[in-house]
Amino acid sequence: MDNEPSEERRSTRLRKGSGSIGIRDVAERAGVSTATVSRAFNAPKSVSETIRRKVTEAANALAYIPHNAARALSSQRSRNIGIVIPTIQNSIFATQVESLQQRAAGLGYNLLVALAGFNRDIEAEKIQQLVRTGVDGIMLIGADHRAEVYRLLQSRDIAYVNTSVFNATSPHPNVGFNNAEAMSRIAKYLISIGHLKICVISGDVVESDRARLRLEGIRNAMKSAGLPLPDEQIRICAYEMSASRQACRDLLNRTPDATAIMCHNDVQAFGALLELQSLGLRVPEDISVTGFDDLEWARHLSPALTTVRVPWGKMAELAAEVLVAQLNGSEFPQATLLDFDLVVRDSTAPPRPRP
Amino acid sequence: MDNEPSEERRSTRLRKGSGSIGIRDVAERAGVSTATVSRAFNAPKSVSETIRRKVTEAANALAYIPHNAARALSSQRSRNIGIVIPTIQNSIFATQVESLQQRAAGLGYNLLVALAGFNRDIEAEKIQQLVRTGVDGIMLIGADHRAEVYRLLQSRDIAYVNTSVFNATSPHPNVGFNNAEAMSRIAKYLISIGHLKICVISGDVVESDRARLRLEGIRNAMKSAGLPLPDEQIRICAYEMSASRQACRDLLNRTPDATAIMCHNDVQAFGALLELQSLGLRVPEDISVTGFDDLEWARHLSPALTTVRVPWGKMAELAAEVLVAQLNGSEFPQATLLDFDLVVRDSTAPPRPRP
DNA sequence: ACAGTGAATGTAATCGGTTACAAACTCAAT
DNA sequence: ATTGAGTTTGTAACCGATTACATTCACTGT
Repeated sequence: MDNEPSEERRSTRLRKGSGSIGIRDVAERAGVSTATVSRAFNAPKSVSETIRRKVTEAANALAYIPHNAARALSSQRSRNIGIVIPTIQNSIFATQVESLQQRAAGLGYNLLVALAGFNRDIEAEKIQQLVRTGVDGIMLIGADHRAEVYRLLQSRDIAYVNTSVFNATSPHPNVGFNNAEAMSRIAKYLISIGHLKICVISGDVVESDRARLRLEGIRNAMKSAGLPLPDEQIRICAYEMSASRQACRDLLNRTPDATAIMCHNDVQAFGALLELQSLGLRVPEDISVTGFDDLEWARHLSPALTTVRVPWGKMAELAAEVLVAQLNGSEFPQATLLDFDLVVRDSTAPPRPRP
Repeated sequence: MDNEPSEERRSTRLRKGSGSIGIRDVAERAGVSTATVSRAFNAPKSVSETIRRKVTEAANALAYIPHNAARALSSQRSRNIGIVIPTIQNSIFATQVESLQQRAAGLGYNLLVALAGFNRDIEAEKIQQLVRTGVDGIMLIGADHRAEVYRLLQSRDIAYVNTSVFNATSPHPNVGFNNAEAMSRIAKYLISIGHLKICVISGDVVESDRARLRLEGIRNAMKSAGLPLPDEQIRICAYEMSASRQACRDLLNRTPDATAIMCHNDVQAFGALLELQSLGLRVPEDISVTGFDDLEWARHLSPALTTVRVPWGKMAELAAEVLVAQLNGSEFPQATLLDFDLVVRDSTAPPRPRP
C-alpha cells in the first residue's frame, strides 16, 4: 500500500515551493550528491569529466537556475559590485558604467549603480548604502573620499579601487592617469603656438580632486613659461551648458584680451563655444577653446574641438579586474597608469597678431 | 569546573565569524527574540512601542547591518530590481536610470542595470541574466519583446513594466506616452506653417516599436493633409552623429527640394544640423529641422532645436511604483498615459517662398 | 600484496535572516 | 471569575546553496 520512496518524495515536495528547482533536484537526477553538483559548477576541474557531463545535462534538462541569495549566504559573497559616480548624464561616466558592467558580467559579477552628485558627503552615504546591500567591491571615482569611507571599506573587508587619478604611492588601489600632466599638455601646446593670456573654466576644486589636479597642471605650465595666471582669469563652474556659458561671459568681461579659454571638460567647452558664437566671436580666429574627454560629438562640432582623449572604457575594465583580483585573493597592480592623447582640432590656433 | 553558560557562549562564538553582528546579537542585547527584532524592522506596527525602541537602540549600539542575502533567501525576495535599456549613452536612458534608481532606493530596492543595444535578442539574453541573478522586477523599454521573455517573466512570477509606449489595451503593465501622436503633432505643425516636402530620419523600425510608432505618426499626419511620403524621403539610421549626418546628406541628394527634416530624436537632429551647416545650408531659412526628447543642449544649439519634451524621469519613477506595487500585491494602474509637449524653437520656420 | 598518496565523492553543518505556529498576555463582555 | 477575541512575543523550522571533514577509490612504489 505504502512505500518508503513515496514518503520521501512527499517530504521533498514540502521543502520546495511549487515550481522552483533546486540543487537537490539536479543532484537526484544526476545520481550524485548536492556537494558534487555545487562543485561541478564552481570548481569544474575538481570533478570527473563523466560526472560533470551528467550534472550539466541534468541541470539543463531541469532548467536549473542557481538561487543567488542562497549562494551568497553560504559563500558569504554576493557577487555584486558597485560603482559610485557623480552623475550618469555625463558620457564619460556612462561609458565607465557600461564598460564596468560588461567586464564585471564577464567575470561573474553584477553591477549596482549609485549616484552621488559631485558631493563627498552624499558619496559617503551612497557607499554606505552599497555596503549595506552587501556588495563585494566598489569602484570609486577619484581618490578624495571621506576618511570614514576608507575605514568602512577596510573594516568590512570590501574590495575597492579608485579611478581617474593615478597615484603611484597611494595606499589605495587605483587605476587612472595623470590629470595634471594631461591638462599641462594642453596648456603647453597653447603656449607653444603663442598664447599668453589664457582663461580657465574649471570644475569645483573643493569637491573634486580631478578639478584640482587639472587646474594645477595649468598653473604649472603657465609658471614654467613665466606667464601669470591671476584668479580673475579662472572661473569655477558646474558641468552644465548654462553655467559654463555664464562663466565664459564673465571671463571675457574681466579679461577681454584673452586669446584662449581652457575648459575642465568637453561639456563646458561646448558651452563656451556656444556663448562665444552668440557673442559674435569666432573660434579659433578670435579666440581658442579647449576641452577634455573627447566625447563623441567633440569632433563633429564646428569648429571641431581640441581636447584630450582618455581611455575611460578601458579604465573601468581594468578597475573591474582589480576588484575581482582582490576578491579572489590574486595578485593585482596597486596602481595602474593609463595614457592619454592630446587631440588637436580646429578650435585652437595661434592668436591673432595684436596691433 | 565547567558551567553550561560558557558552553553555550562558545557555541555562539563558533556560529558567527569574527566581526559580523547578527540579528541574534541584537535580540540578545535587546532582551527579545530574533523574531521580534525582525518584526521591529520589517513590520514596525506589529511590535509594541517600547520594544521597538529597545530593538533599534540595541541595533544602533551594535552597528547592526542586516545581511541582505540571508534576508533574500528566507523571504524569497531579493529587493533588487533591474532595468534593461539599449544604451546608457543617450541621455534619455540615463535619466530613466537615474530616476528609477532614486525612486527604487526610496522604496527599499536596489537597481541593476543591463545594456542590450538596440537588439531584441540581446535584450532577451540580458533579461534572462537578470532573472538568473534573482531580481524581483524589471523595467523594460518599449513593449516589443520576444515572446519567451514574457513567458519567462510570467512563469517565474517576476514583476515587470513596459515603458515609453502607452497601450491602454495591452495585457502588459505599461507607462508611457503616445509616440505616434507626439510625432504626428510635430508633422502637423510643420504642415501648418507651409511645409509640403518633408524628409524623415527614422530609427530602426524593425527593432524598435517606438521608431515604428513615430514614423507611423508622421505618415498619418501627411496622409490626412493629402501629402505624399515616398520611401526615398525616409532614411533609417542609427542614433549616432555620423550616421545621421550621412543620412541627412543622402536625403538631400535624392530630395534636394525638401524644406524640412524630421528626426527620430535630438541626437539625430543635432547631426542633421551639423551636416546642413557644413553643406552651407541655413536652418531654418533654407530648411527646417526637428528633434525629439528635448535633451539639455537642445535649447542651447543655434538654432535652438524644435522638439518634443517627454517626462522621462517621471515615467521611470512611475514605473518603479508600478513594480513595487506588483511586488507588494497592491493595486496598480495597468496602463499610465503621460503627457508630452511640443517645444517650438528656432530650427523651424515657414519654408522660403519658391520662385 | 600492501601501505601510502592524491583525487573524487558524500554527509551534514552552516550561512543569517523570516515566518508559521504556538504561547502568553490584555481587556472587554458576560 | 470566566470566556473569547485580539494583540504581542517566542520557538524553531526553513530558505537553497557551500564547504569542512570524512570516506571511498585508484594507483604507485616497494
